Amino acid sequence: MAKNKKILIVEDEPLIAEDIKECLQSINYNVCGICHNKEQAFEALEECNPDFVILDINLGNNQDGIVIAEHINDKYDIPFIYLTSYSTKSVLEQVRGTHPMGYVVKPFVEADLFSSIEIALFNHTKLVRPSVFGIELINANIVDALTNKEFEILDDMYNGKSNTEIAENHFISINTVKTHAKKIYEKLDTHSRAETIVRIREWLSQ
Amino acid sequence: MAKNKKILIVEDEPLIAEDIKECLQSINYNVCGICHNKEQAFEALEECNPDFVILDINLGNNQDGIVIAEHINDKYDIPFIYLTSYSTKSVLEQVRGTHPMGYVVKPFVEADLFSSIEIALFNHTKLVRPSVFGIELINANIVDALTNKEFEILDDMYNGKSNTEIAENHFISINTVKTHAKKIYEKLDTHSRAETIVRIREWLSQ
DNA sequence: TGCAATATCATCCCGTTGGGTGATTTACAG
DNA sequence: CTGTAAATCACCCAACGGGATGATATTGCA
Repeated sequence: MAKNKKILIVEDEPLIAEDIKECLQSINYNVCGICHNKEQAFEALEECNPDFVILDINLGNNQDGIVIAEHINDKYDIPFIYLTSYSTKSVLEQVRGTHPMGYVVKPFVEADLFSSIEIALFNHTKLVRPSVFGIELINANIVDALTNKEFEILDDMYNGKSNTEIAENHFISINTVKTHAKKIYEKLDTHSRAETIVRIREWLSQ
Repeated sequence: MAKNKKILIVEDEPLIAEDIKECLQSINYNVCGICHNKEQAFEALEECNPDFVILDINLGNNQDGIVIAEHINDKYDIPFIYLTSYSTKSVLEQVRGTHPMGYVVKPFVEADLFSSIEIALFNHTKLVRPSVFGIELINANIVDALTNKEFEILDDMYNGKSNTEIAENHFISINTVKTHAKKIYEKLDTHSRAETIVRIREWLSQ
């Protein structure tokens, strides 16, 4: 398994941070930084480009872990878990709102941390499915492949354009658009725009 | 928050199972069944249609929890977490292969269980169907809210159905469908099916 | 060079869709 | 009880979309 993942630790207690670090290194993770407060965390996120973040909720006197989580959600696309002992109802409400990929309660055991990280990383790759729809994706699902022009037309159709609009965008006659559309329906085995859009949606979300 | 989710517990120790059950009920989850072995679990999965499963890995002398997890992956689309004390390296390898949505180590605390379930449910909806679109979501984006009937029609439109098909599905005249469609376009500020589908797609992916 | 695939455009036809207008019944709240 | 909102249906018409057929460049590969 590839464990070259860079992990950032955010934990205000130096001793616990070291403990986590050693634990991670013993299971072959690469700890790219340890932060003790919000400011350090913001800096480290920008500079060492971590693949994963472990957050303590309580940093000093406040729940800055949640602030960091929101910051990660805003600016980055990095999975994170909470590793904390803080667990009152009201804080948990907030925590859930930040959509963490996991939650580990202290005191933790190595296996606990390991499995949580693995699960979080796995789920994240599944979540971050780019779902960019390209001609390759379409052609992977049909026998008679689309031509490039047909795909361009299909792209416009998928984005809700009418035949007239498509004709204007491509500087071609509406008749030509209809000819292409017919071929597209034939190849995708659909019979209307709406049906075609739904078909593509299904392929994208697989 | 809606906690009508039906949760299935698979745990061979009756006392621990009861403990989990009470814990879940105290945080307003609906426990739809308790299973003590693989066979009971297979039956319960089929019969009580749970929304979520909590799995102990060790059932009796073997790791049937993993077998159940594989079965869930094969036949169903239900998120599950492990709640177990078993944590040797070799078992953890297997565990990761079953792609659980979480992993809680015994002894557990209520908050731990709660947050793990919430996170698992959230991630699962994002994983499985990034496009669960409800009337609330639509109405959150428009000024003049859709009625329930209008939403039902919109749902069918979003799924590529023609007016004729919608009329048949709802046992109403095609004229009525058109009337509803007109109101929908007015409210969503669109002028065609394709445009409407795209509009919804935008709202869903935000 | 010549065939095949592709892109282009046209015309006809008809069914569907979108827009306008109006009417009836049911249900619910003031 | 009365008015308003919702659901139901009808008719008309213009525009658009989808299916069929056929024709003419252009391109690229055999």
